[in-house]
Amino acid sequence: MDRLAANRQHGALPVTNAMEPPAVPAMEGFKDRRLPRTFYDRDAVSVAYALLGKHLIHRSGGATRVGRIVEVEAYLGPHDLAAHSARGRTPRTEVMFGPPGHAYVYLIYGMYHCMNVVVEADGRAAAVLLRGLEPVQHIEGRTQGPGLLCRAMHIDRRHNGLDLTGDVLFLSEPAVEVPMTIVKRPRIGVDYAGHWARRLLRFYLKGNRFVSKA
DNA sequence: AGCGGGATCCAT
DNA sequence: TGGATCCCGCTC
Repeated sequence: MDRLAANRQHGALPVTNAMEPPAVPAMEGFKDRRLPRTFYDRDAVSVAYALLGKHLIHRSGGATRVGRIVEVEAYLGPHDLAAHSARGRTPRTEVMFGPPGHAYVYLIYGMYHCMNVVVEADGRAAAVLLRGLEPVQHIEGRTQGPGLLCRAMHIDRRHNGLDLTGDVLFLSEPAVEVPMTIVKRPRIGVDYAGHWARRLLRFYLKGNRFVSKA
């Protein structure tokens, strides 16, 4: 099954970049800070670190929701027994095996969505899970934890496979950088993964109140 | 066709 | 600690 077919199966009415209104109005002095494809074309740990402090932006229904990423987890690939890709290439995990810079969004426990950023070269299957967001603009509800994050950002399976270098859902360099202290911990909810569950692949900003409790 | 379980969250 | 609630992926 090709990627589009997989996306159709796993998300009714897939959101495409073409459906959305023109991106950013041409303005004098506007600086496009969107992260380029090359940002995602690296190992998962490097991208996970680099994502902390970046802005997640979703334009939909005339609203632009913005949150600052404060917590992530790296999933290294099929050899990482905590990663979905460790179960092989299936319709659900198809996007993970695809090119970097796309969204891998899935339904968990029948009621929450989780959003990943696909990283590393096409054919590899690594990703970074977004787990905590500090509200910046037009965010309602809690954003601590991957399920609440997606709910607050109005992200669901329709976004599975979406190109993150487009104009609908993307990541961006914040206008102002601030110093960050990063904490490393074991990932949450992956006790089934043996010794992989103990690897320090969860990263978050020290002291930030929008880091999930767990 | 059936079944076991899940990268969650919340109430008890 | 258990329930909600749906889909996935495997087995029969």
